[in-house]
Amino acid sequence: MKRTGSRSRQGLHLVKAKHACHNCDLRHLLRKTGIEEQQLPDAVCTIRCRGPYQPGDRIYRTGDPLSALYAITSGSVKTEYTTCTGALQVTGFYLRGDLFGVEALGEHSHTDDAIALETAWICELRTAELETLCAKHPELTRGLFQVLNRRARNDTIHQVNVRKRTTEQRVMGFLQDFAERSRARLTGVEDEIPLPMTKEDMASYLAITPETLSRILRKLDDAGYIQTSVRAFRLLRAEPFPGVLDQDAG
Amino acid sequence: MKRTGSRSRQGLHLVKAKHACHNCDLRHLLRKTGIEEQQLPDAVCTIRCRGPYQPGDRIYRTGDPLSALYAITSGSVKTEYTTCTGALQVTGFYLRGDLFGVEALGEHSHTDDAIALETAWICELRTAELETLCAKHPELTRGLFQVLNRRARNDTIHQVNVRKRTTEQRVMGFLQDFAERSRARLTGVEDEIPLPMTKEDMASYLAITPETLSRILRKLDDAGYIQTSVRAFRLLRAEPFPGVLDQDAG
DNA sequence: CGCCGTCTTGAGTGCTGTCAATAGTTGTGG
DNA sequence: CCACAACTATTGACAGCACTCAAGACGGCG
Repeated sequence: MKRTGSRSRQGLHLVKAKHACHNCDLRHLLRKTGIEEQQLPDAVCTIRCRGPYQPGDRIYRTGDPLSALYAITSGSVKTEYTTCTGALQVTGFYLRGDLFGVEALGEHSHTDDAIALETAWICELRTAELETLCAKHPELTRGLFQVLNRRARNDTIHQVNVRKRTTEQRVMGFLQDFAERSRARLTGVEDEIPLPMTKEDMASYLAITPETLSRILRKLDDAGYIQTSVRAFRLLRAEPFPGVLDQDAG
Repeated sequence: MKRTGSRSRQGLHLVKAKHACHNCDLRHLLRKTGIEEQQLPDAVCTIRCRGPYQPGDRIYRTGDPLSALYAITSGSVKTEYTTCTGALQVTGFYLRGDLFGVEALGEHSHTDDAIALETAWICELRTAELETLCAKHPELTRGLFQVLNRRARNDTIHQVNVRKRTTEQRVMGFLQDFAERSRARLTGVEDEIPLPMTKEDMASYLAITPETLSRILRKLDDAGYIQTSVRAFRLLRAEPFPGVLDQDAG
């Protein structure tokens, strides 16, 4: 049994220092939707920044009324889906600048949990105001469609990967993708990429057991594709792991 | 090698008899987005009906510029995603009244193929006009968000199922879902539910091989859960197939 | 220093993919 | 109406891979 959220303080810290937050996160948020900041001068007033969320704290829970979209100022977050039988499935990892919570757009309540992995600061864009903004700025609507569809497409590709790729390739692909996303946020040229999630979370996301993940990481390490550390890794090769099995019809 | 699309005539038949089409499909289209018909009187002029598409005909292809959303007047459609290596993955089956083509919303071109399974008539809602409509009617925007997210959620659940459920449960679940969707469209109380797709398509969608699907269908039949026919089946039980393996933490 | 959670490693089993052959179905043409 | 061909579906034998169960190593924290 996990004691996640034991030191929970979520939502209690409404930060007043808006400027830094806006300058940082509004850009991120809007970059995600493909529009320029100056196109939405009135969007600033809809942003609120919350934190700090401690590891294990929930930003929102399944069933919570949908009140906002979220963007990460600092830290990292995972989203979890709970099946009807109570089993958990990690559905995504989010880093600084990432948008999450969009899974509930169009619905009245959230359908998954968002849990901080590292100490995190989160920006909110309230949905009530979002709707008004969308009506005013069609580009925002289009941008949100894009975010939703990109995510759905990742799911689809993810799903395809389960079948058409070996597990080694899936793990390698995940690490490459994660490295790319991390690098875009890292300051220096550090090639050591931290992994904020546990191996268990990572395994859940990849739809394998922690044991298998451990074995495969070792295999990839032995093969010289990566270098594993405690809670980090180095990417030594950019090409996919060999052993392709999907060379059928086109 | 399949000769699909050999008798292709897609897009050549622009139907002028709009009334029947509108009365039928606009309702469906809007029901999907959760808004009432009379709220969008001007939507009528944006609808065009095309057909007939023969089995194997493509309604759109990967890379085609996004020009419309589609709703099915009659017949059935599958969508296929092509991986970078050329392998195919069926990503969805659509019946009368279903909306498809939303995968490209927010993008400039389609990312999958839509292929008719049975002779089909398709209604188009052109995206150029859709944007204007969305700005005018926030409910439409919300409705489309809902459609997108429901789909994404299905993908997520689908993905969860790959890991947390036995293959028997996945197949049974698919049949139950398909039966429900079909029944909503059937006129009588026929319990024989037609399957418009091949077993190969179905297997691809379920991320298994046709051989495994065949074995599992037989198993479900033997167990008295379903009754398989050539291109149809009967659902004998509504409960999930036993053998759950996800009774962990909650 | 000792506890506990995370991670790793090992042995054995079961399920699904692969390969291959057969049976059934559909559509075409004589 | 029948016969043939092409496609689709089924069934069997075998092997590989990931899951399960179980034990041990590592690391953080009190």
